Amino acid sequence: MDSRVIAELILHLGHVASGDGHVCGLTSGQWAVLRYFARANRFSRTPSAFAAFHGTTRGTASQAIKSLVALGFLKQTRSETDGRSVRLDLTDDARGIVASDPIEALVRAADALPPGIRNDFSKSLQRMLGRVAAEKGKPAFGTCKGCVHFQDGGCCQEGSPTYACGLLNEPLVEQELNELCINFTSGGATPSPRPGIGAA
Amino acid sequence: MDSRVIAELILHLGHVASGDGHVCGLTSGQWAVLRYFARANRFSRTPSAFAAFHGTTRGTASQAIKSLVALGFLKQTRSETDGRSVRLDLTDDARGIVASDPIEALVRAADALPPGIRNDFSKSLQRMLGRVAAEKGKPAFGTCKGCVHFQDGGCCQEGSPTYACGLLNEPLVEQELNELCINFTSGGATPSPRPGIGAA
DNA sequence: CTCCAATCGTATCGAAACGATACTATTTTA
DNA sequence: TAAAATAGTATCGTTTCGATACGATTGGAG
Repeated sequence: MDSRVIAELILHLGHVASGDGHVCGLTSGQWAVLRYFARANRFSRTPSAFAAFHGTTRGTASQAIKSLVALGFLKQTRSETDGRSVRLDLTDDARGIVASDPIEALVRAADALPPGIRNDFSKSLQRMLGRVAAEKGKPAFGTCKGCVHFQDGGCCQEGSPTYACGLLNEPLVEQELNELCINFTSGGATPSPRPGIGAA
Repeated sequence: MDSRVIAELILHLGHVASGDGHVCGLTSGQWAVLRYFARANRFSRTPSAFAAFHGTTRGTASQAIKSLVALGFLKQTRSETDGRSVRLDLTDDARGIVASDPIEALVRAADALPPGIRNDFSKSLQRMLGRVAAEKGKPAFGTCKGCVHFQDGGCCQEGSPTYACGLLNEPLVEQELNELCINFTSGGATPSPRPGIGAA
């Protein structure tokens, strides 16, 4: 009974927060694209990955991206390893308008929560997303934290920690550990390198 | 920084949960209408109230409602006190399909949260909604609980408690205290008549 | 090496949703 | 009593989005 109220709150909150977009002349869908490419890592900044993330078709994703490229908010570069693939990056113009994202009202609201509460709140949201995504058969799209492919090379030998993705055999810099990845697969142990401590 | 992740989680969670609708042949927008009329009290089950709640125009609301009336999920009756107004009620058919609402995945996810967590979680969501709604200039749409117009007539004199809305001068039955109202105005004291026992 | 299936991105088309506008009917106010 | 305000609706045009089809590239099977 109360769970239904929670579910409706989440839906309604998302709806009023995103509004009809139209800030800076961008639609709500275009803001979603921009937000995704701002948070996704370099392996996931492709039209297909966004389509999978957002639960839409590649065609729809492609034309939304095209409009943002035309507006000068995304820059498209062909992949060097795969001739079919392209990678999208935010332009400086795009980084300049993210402060106008209609989502900012939601960000402020989240920021107004008591710090102690906020942590639990975030964890609950993530748990719900994992559950819903699994039920709907969508990829989870997490960060390296908790991903089975994440490899922490130890932090002490050479002075600076070395991270890598075991799936793609690619080294990772620290900043990338917090970016969204389409290849995220849950079930890894905690990302901290302490041996012998398994996940619950 | 973390607040932004929370905001994006809420938006994304709402998006994947509602999906593109199309369960039972209803679109995501039609489900939103049905959900609203299932939760709104008798003063608020009008096209205009839904438009205000959902942040859309009366025209858009009207045609979404019309489609649901045609499908037999809403019944329209003219108001007896105001010849311009109509009231919408869910039909038995509608109550039969609410279990197919795409939001149910979200409900189950909320239900899977630890009970202690869930309460705080719900409160945080409500607090955020109040803040965002105020910032965007939208009505808050709460229940009698915490509404300045709510009048608790005391519960002991005649054996059964008597409630009323001070704005409309209308008596209320207990079930209505949990329904959404367009006239909700925050700022009232806690509704519980029990002296000495405050809500946590 | 060659062919074929799979995948990536995109163009195009049609349906549907939605906002803007205008209109009627009713109520309220001056 | 007349004018303004409000509730609901019809209509039109824009926009968005999914479905489909297509060319280009990759990878694997033979």
